[in-house]
Amino acid sequence: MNLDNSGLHQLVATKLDEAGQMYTQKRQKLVDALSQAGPCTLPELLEFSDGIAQSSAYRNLTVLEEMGVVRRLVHHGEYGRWELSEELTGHHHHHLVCHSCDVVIDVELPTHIEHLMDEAFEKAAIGSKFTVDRHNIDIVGTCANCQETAQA
Amino acid sequence: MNLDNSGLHQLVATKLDEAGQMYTQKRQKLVDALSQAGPCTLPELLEFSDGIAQSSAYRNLTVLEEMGVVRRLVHHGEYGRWELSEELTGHHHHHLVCHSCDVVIDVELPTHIEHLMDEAFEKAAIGSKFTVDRHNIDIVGTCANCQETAQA
DNA sequence: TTGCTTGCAAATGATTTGCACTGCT
DNA sequence: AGCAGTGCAAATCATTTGCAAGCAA
Repeated sequence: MNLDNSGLHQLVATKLDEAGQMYTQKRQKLVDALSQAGPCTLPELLEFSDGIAQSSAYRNLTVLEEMGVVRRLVHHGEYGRWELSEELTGHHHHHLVCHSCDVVIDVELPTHIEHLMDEAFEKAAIGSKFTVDRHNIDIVGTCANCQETAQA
Repeated sequence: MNLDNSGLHQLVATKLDEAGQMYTQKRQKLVDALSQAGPCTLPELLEFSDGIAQSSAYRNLTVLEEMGVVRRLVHHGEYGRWELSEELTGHHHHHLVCHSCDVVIDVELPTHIEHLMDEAFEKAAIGSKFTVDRHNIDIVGTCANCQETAQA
């Protein structure tokens, strides 16, 4: 179950080091889990990177978020979700969100669509004198798993 | 501070009646507040439609949500937000979200952009065998108020 | 009277925090 | 030694729920 995460870890290590933060084994485990499983809830993270106390996981995720390594997502499920930041991965993406099981899957959109949207969002924001920084898009529906379950 | 909400109330009344639900004065107050103030947190709703107990507000909002009258939004602030459902208002819209004060403002996008996005989302979902129902877009940035405050 | 609505107070549960301890440096 | 990271247990706080009263059909 090992991909090549050395480059990723290198990046994170540098980032944390520059900010005077340690890249401990627990933090590495969290980053590993996120890089392999995509957006995760806390229980999922505890399972994947086993041996971490709940409070330590929350604390480490908070640190990693402040360092720009991870981002916290919030949807309708009971738990928040965490993912590697776009700043870190370099991939701008959006989310498929299943309204049945709350799973979240990453998707990328064609660049020209992103451009069109950015323009449209800028224009839409003018009327409210709102300065746009970024956009989050949730494509809400039913995941493959829940479709099967429903017809069974 | 009164707009013409009679049409709105008529709609809601019918909807609730058909489902065997009462359209009580408290529920009307909540609908009034939402129709005038846009997406509101619970404390905001308690202030606007004063005289409602916290627990009653939550319970009524839950009923109204099940009836398709309101929708619950979830962002990063401490409170959830409630808004009138698109099904009720007939206006598909998205949200400007201020990452400084967490305020949420409605915006509509041009129809042709919505079409382009829908197509793109459908295509993006195919790879994950995901059935798309709808999309939520948050345009994140800084609201007019917070821009002023920042430069002051 | 019967059942839904309401308010108060208590419970719930994800997340946060206090504190004592372990382990780098 | 000194300071950051960790686990456990306790606290926090938005939201939910139990229960006794109020109100409409």
